[in-house]
Amino acid sequence: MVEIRLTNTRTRKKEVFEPLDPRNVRLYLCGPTVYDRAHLGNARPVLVFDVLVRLLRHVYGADHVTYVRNFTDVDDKINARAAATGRTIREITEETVAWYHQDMDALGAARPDHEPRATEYIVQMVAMIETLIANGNAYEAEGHVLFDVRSFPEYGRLSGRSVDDMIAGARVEVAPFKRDPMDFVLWKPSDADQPGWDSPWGRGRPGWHIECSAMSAALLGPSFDIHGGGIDLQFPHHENEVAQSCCAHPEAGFANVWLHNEMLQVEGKKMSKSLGNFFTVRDLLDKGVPGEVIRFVMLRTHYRKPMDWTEAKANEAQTILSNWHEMVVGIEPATKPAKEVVSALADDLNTSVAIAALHELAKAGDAPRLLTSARLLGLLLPGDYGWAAKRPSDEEILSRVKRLAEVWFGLRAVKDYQAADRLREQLLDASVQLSAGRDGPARFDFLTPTSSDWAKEIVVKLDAIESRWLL
RNA sequence: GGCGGGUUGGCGGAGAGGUUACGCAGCGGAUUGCAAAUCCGUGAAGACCGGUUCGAUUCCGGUACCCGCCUCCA
Repeated sequence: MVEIRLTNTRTRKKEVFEPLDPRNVRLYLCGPTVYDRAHLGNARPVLVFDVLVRLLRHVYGADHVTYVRNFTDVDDKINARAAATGRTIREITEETVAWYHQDMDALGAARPDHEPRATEYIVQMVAMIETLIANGNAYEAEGHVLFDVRSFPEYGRLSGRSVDDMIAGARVEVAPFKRDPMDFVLWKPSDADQPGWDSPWGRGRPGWHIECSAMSAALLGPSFDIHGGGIDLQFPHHENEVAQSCCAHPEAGFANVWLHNEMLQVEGKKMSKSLGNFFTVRDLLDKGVPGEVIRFVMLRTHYRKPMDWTEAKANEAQTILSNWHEMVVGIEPATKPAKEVVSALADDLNTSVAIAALHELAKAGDAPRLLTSARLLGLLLPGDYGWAAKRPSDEEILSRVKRLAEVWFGLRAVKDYQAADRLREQLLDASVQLSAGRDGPARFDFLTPTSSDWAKEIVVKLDAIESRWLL
């Protein structure tokens, strides 16, 4: 059995991972609030967990892992979006969920076993809140139900803060009905225009954190193995989840291991709309950056370090992946991944070292093991070859280029190198790279797409070239 | 103000108290009409200041700069 070690935020240590039940390893990842396209930062935890799940399935067996990732489909940002666009909440959340699936699929992220939606677990949330009130951890005030942080001595432990220090920071919302400024909302009243559900405290809706506590308990039980998300969720979201879950199930331990990924930057800066470097996964895909390339760039940096997205990295990733794809085309995968790759991943998901090991396999020419090992990282998946084949699917373009390549070959055959070189350069400008086989016919490849209008641009240039070279 | 992350060769990015990370790019060579591709080889580092040590890029302290959280943004 491979020994997996993970850095546990809860204990601040790298620990040997020991599942509560090796026949059913259980994980929960905080999913998106569905009001807009997933941005690039949203993709990082998804990819980290995707690799983690692949590793766990490799070690414990495909059927012995349960992976849950939620959709938050009740939230004031969604309400605001609905009000601003005149659409219904349902339309917005349905559309966004579909987008999310498309975009994460494109990154090669396998779907979780369960993707619960908050609105389907309102009953469980209300029940949990009732328990918290009964246990003396929550109180009702002016139609709200609040969690009493002073009732839970462990509050602040996960994020390494004390309630008193945070209050000193004085950036908490001041609400007169709170017993303590740090108390947070479990349930809040809804007016007629807001989505709401009946509850013992009147018509209202849940606070942000309770959904994850309710859904993880419902699907994974009150104790489970791994809970994760971006480091920005550590406080308050995860801290509050711990408080809710541990107080509602005092006999259970909630999440055993907490995994947090560091944040994403873009060209060295925080991704933000004001800096103009904000983009979604879909923006990149539409620009012609393959999902596999996005994944590769992400996995080249260890998850616990800040990751900088740059165009240079994306280009380098394209080069590497194309080479690997060329190497494994038509190859039968090996039965087992290389142990260097497995042990790198088992060491706190060191995807960077795992990728270095893939390079070694490539250098050694071991294509079958390269393929199998890469798939453990979700790379070189069966559907991924298309972009790297460097060929537009358009038959017309292919046959036109082929004809020009033959012209080029003919010029070389009669040793008219000047003309041949001119044609080669013109085709290069049209993204076509000619290369001479030893004595066979000319071969050609297309340069990696750089824009969504790639194919159109090629056609325009081909028109011009043909008018010069074909009679 | 409190808490946390980062700073490595041209670029990206790891591990390890003393031995080549790895990749991309570059350079040299082979091959080639020239390119492209491929193959072989190769130089290059550890923000700054102290400390511990026989020895630190790796441990400790401090400084500088960058970034994040504390504002229901992963």
